[in-house]
Amino acid sequence: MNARRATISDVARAAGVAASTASVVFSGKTPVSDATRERVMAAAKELGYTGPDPRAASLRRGRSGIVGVVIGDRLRAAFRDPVTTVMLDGLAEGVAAQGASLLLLRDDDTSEEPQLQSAPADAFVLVGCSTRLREALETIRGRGVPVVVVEGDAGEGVPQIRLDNRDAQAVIARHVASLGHDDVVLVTLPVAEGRAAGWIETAPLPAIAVDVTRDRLHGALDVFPDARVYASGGSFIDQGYAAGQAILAAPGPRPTAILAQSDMIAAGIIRAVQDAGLHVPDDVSVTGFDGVQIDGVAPLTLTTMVQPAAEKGRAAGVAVSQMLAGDEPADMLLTSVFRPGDTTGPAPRPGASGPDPSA
Amino acid sequence: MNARRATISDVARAAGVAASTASVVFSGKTPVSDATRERVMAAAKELGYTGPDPRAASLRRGRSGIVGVVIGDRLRAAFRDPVTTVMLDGLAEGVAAQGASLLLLRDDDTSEEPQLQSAPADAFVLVGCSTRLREALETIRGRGVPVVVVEGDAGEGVPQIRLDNRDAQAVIARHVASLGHDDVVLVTLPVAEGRAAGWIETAPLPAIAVDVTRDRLHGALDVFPDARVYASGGSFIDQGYAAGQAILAAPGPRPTAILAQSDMIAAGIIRAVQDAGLHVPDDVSVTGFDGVQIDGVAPLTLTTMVQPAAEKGRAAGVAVSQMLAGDEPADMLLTSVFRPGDTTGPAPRPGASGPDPSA
DNA sequence: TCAGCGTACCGAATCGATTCGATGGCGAAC
DNA sequence: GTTCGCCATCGAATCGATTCGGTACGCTGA
Repeated sequence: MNARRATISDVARAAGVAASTASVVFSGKTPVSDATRERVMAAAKELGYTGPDPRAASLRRGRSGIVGVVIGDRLRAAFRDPVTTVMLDGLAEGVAAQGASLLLLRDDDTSEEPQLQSAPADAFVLVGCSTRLREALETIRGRGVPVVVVEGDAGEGVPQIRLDNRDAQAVIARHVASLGHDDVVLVTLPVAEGRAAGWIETAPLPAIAVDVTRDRLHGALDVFPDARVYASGGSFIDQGYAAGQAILAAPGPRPTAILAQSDMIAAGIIRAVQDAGLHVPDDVSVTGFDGVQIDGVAPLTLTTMVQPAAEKGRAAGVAVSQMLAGDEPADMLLTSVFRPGDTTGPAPRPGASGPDPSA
Repeated sequence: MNARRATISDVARAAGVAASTASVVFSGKTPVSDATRERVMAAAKELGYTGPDPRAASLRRGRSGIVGVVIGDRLRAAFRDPVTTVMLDGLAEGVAAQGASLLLLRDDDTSEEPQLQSAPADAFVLVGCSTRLREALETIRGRGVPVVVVEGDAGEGVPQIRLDNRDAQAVIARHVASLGHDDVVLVTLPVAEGRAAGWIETAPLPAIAVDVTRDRLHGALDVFPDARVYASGGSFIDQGYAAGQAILAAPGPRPTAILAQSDMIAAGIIRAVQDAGLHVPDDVSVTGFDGVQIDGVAPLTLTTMVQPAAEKGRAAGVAVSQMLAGDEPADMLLTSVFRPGDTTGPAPRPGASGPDPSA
């Protein structure tokens, strides 16, 4: 009814106490007698006051209880990526433990990113660290707000939550090598923002802006230095399918194994292989990375590296808490574990097209 | 270096102007001479001042530029649902148009939802309207903050963004009926929070707490009043698979068509049908709802109703803008369109197991 | 009886910016 | 030359809550 909403001073006046007393009734930071508490509560109810204005409280306290998370320019892309969503879920859980919630920010370059400037966040989490995100990072550091970076190198002073991408990719590559494969193709995540898919040179290896892509590629090249490399356009099944088609259509001998940098890509590749009338793993072995639930592969089980995606988010949440508490959290390196599946098998004998009968 | 960060007063003092003048230099709300602007900017740079503190600004303005979106208790569940993610993306786009961003809130009942109380949001968007969300709604309305509800009935005064669920489901049901089917099973979305899957009675129809489920069910029953109804436990492929298995294992004649309330469920059902050695659509026709990209169905194309999920989010964003501008936006009803696929076909003749040769 | 002490409450300062009416100066018009 | 009006700038009030040093009061112990 009233044009203006009641403030805590109104409540205090109605209850016959000082505003400071009414404040502690709500915050509970100082003991208050039961009688006073009740009077204040009654007055609040009477006036329709439901609690302190978060805006005023956050100004005074210097904390808003908000953690900004900067993801790609398009939320949908982040949402479509199962690893990101699981990570976000873990992050939400991590920051919720300290009573904070997540503010979704897109690093939209068109709008001059005023969001990053004007978002009342206590800290920020950057996911990935593309060139675009580096600008975001500058903006945030300029504000003097804590930042944590997940899966990306942000320079000194910014705690990182990283995965053992290189080692993990080497682990699965060695598994493939141990099965006798030596003619393999690597399919990477995008090498740069919005770059089209296609074969890339390995000698010399071009600069790769995306950390994850680079590290996993290096891990695979550690084992298969001569492998051909195809960069996919994104971590989606259809992109993997396209990559698979391109690889099978390429001149020269067909690879006996294809190592993808994500499960989604692997799923697409498997389908492309099957659609070409070939069998996985008898004709071609395929590996993934991430260990997420993918619907397109069944009844096969993808051989992959399972990364602790939720743990990644939770760790970021913890790091944020620590920074807000004034500590400087150490970098964190999470490890992936090998999960054998039935999409890898012994390398076929040259000329043979079925499973190796001697195996 | 300095313990305390510079404020706009510091900048103003350094530039030799009043704080109010420095303020307008940053906000641009009042013309300022170029000379003054430059002096202020120089002083700001000198002091490392990167712009007004969002907390203070939002207190004074009464706006924080934040729209809270309340989704399920578990972000992951919302993220796994393709319709929700697309809707969120549309919503993000809608609110970004007015310079706001999204604050993710879980309606966690365990923590007494202090987030809803203390989140500095200008408005809220509720997604779905389960019993749990009704409490959230009460909390928010108590704060006197605008609310918009997507896909749920929230009572008078709360603008709704709805889908023509009943009509749309009737449309696709009529399509199935026109193909000669009369023994159909309906598979619904969950009928209540955390309710286990299973057959439900239709005479009398039990109270269904979830609006979407109820409305779509009514639409199907409008066409097939005698259909059996199986409530799934969630809109996921594995839940659909389980539902499919349960339906095929049920005593009595096998239905010739199964109408699912979501594409995910439909995809699971299709796989269950195929795993049982049957063919879609020759033995069993299957329909979905939502029109999202599902990976598990290829090479088939699902017959479904395509709902404008992104548009739903965008409409919610627009409604929020209007409410913030003081208007009371009208409810909005979005319509789905029928998309024929090849998962529906003529009803098989009793006893025949292949496609109807006379068709 | 009075010093000593703990509890509950009060007042005032403060967080950092924005807004708006007031003011001063300067050019144009009569 | 004086007045009018406009534009840039200033000052003070304000947004709503929190915090902290201080005070009053009641109780215990010598």
